[in-house]
Amino acid sequence: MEEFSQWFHNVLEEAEIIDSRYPIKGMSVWLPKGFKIRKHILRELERLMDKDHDEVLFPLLIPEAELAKEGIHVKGFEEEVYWVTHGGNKELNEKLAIRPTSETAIYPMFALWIRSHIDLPIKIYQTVNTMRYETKHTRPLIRVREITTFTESHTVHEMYDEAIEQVKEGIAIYKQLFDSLAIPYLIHDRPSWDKFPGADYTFAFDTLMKDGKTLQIGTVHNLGDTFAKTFDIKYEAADGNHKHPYQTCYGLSDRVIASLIAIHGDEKGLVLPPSIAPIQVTIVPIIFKDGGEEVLSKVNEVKDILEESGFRVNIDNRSIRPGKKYYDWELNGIPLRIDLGPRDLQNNKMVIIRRDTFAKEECSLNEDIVSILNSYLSKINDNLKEKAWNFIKTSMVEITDLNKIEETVLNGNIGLIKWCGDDDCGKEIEEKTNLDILGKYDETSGVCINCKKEAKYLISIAKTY
RNA sequence: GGGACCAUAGGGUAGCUUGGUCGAUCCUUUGGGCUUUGGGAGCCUGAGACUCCGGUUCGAAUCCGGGUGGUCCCA
Repeated sequence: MEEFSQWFHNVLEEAEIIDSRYPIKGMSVWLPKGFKIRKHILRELERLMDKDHDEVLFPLLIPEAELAKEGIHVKGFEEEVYWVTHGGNKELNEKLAIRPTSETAIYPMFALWIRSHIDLPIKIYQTVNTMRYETKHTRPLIRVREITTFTESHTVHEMYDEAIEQVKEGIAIYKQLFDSLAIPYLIHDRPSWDKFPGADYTFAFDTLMKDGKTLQIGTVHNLGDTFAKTFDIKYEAADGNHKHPYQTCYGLSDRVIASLIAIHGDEKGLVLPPSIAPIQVTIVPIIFKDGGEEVLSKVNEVKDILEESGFRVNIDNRSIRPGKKYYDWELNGIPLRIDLGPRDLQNNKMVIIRRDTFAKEECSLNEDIVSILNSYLSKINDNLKEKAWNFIKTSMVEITDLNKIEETVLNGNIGLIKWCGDDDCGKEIEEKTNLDILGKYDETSGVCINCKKEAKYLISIAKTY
């Protein structure tokens, strides 16, 4: 495979996911094909979220005074905020921030909504765009100035324990989503210097790109009562006392789509997991001058049968040669292709081609094609999952010598090292190796790789996006 | 945050060093027509570009400055 970033850029363009030529740095246009993929992913996420959350929609703009309330939080974002300063030619009395994230938009409203412990818990989410003035190099879908698809959840609880549990629930939901997309992930307890600004602690999902850099694809934060205090969110407890509740928030972005494309794609283009493929099966009728009618009617028959069983099916009857169609559908990552021509019709069969392996098999038209195709789709899903997980698992290498970390990681691996848990020691490791600590992966014993004191955690270290 | 490089049809490129021969090359793309269709079809005939602003010059795709956008490396 050519260099990863070039491949990624090409596939986004050729498969018509987004058009990144929009003339503002870090902003792109979602094209119909990409948007359909986005829609199917969102649908799956919404299905999971709706079980225990309510969807809402907050405004895009945040008054300066609200944004500035939480000191640590604002510090984390101040360099990246876009400001609206004018209405027409008139300068505004108060600058308005375009949300870099929505805590400071939502929490003042929580303060109005919450009066009693009976109002709790609150669990809401919204899917919105957010803007961040990135100063580093932007990359389509990975580092952007407009995050177009930010699904953020915010919860409020009476007890701290409930917030702890909610963080676990958030993680569980994201696991289900990533599993259905066959995206492998490592869950890290982020080091204190890399947690969400204002949070007690942050868990992050990291996946691995083909160039050996990790990509953060989801985060779950326990906010404690920090924001409740700042925004004066209080409830009257059963005992009549007024208390600050505890909060969590968690979010996913365009990066989920980026990782989906990057992880499964190959030199022919996209490879989409069946669960979110806008089209799951495409049928290519092979038509000669004569006999086209019969082939088409058979193809339509097959399509109807499949559609009745819930498949997303397409017939490609464009008047171009079949070879061109094959390349097109492979580029678009459609999981299954069916070829059906006069020769097949004679033998009462069709040909099924898998996108993930290119395996070609014949299938009699007398058989139960619904269950046959269903089993193909689940095989494809299993295969994608297995390949992707293998890739990330085999990249994880335990390292015991500080001097060898950089070399090992730059070879495309995620390093696992033992760490004492001391912040200064951790930052020292990052400085010495020129890499990023992703966070705690597990507990361990032995000695810290850097300070040689007692080790508490097995942590991951990698080159990150 | 520091540095390097780049910008020519929708995409990829040649031309730039040494300004004029550019009415700008080739591949791909694309409109129309005919013949075709089991892995990117062929022929005919059309379409499509010098990133923007300023400067030097008789003359700028080519030289200089700046803006915008992009790529990469280092912190």
